Amino acid sequence: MKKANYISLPVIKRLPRYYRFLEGLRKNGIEKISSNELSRRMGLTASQIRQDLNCFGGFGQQGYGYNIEQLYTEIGKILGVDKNVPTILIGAGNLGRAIATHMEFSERGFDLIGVFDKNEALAGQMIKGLPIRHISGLYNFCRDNSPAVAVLCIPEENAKEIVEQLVKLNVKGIWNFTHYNILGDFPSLSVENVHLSDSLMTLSYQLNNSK
Amino acid sequence: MKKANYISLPVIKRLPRYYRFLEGLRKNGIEKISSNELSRRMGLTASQIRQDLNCFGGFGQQGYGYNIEQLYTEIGKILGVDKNVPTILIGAGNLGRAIATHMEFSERGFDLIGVFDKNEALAGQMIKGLPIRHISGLYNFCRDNSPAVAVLCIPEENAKEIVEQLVKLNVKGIWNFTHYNILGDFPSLSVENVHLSDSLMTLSYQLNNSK
DNA sequence: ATATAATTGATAAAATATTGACAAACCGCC
DNA sequence: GGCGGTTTGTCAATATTTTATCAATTATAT
Repeated sequence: MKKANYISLPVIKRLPRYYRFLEGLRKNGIEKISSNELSRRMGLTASQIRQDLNCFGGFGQQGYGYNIEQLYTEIGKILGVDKNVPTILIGAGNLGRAIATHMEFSERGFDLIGVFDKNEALAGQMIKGLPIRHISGLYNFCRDNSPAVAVLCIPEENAKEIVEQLVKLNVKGIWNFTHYNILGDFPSLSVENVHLSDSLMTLSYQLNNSK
Repeated sequence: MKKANYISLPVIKRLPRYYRFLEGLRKNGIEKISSNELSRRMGLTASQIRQDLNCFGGFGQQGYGYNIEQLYTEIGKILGVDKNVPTILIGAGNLGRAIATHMEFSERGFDLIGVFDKNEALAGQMIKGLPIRHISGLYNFCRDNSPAVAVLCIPEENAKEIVEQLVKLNVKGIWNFTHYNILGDFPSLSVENVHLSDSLMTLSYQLNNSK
């Protein structure tokens, strides 16, 4: 049933969207759906959906379609949202605080256990039930709590140093909101970039070039 | 020199990254760069860079490379960051406030002129020098100020109604932080989605599937 | 002034991603 | 229990994107 082969990046990037869609259908109490109906709702082709899902195994049934509850659970497992990966936030400025309070980390497989900032004045302030710690305590905290993921919401100029430190401290994944370019220097590190200003400039281009 | 043809989405999505990189080189006082050197720094192939840039015209010179100042300016024009598109923010919760204060709208071609929220209690509070207005004032504000873009930082359940209202009010672009799926219902509308939880789940997948 | 090295822009080739088509399997009705 | 209609999983075809190659052009050193 499973085909633990290489999965292409475009497919991986679509999985979370399937997951969210199924989440919605599930909440509405819908039991099954065909690739055709799903394609109509999501604005994709049915062929693509079937091809994507088949990378991971045959979740559907001919003449019936896909069972939503089952498919939702399966994709969740594939994405690892059932995990509880210990996670720290670095940078408690406007953006960092918003990410901490806004994101449902636990529903996506993460467990936010620490918040750090280099600004002494913030130390002690609470975010989502966690105290902001001064960045100087990062080493000891990581030694004691072994976070596997760090969310980076700091200015670009501090990013290089922090990333090197985090890698040494055995952090395996970075959710990177900075502009700093984490290249292939760290082969064992997973990086997911969120470049908000790139997204904004893309919108700008689209605006200026729509018919 | 210009080739005002169709530009593929992958190319468009890379433009902002080129722009940011050139911004950095420029600040460091570097005058010229070859596609080869740039490729090394950005982690792309030189061939791709040359091909991408050539979609818009021959900015380089054989034996020399690209003049950074000129290329920076040209890509800026292509992206439209020299514009000042009047923009409103809808939703002044954690995320909305962070986006308003954190993003350099004016450096990316936008001008934030209004902030709205449905929470009466927030009304009057200031963000980035702008008062939070109650959403009921949206119609009049748009009539008087004609914003062309809206940043959407509201719960998914309110999104459909707001989008329809915005389109009627002649808004042409949406920077969408909600999970609401703006499909092809509005052909004249440009939409750029920022799905943070998709990004987070992608990281989760990568973590669970790295060698 | 000329030769050499560097580098682009363009074209061709290769790799990757998406879509179409259809046999096989299954549902559900009669 | 069989039959018509539905829908998947898979394979082949098409479309798109990326990479490699190279002639033409220019910079730079001597």
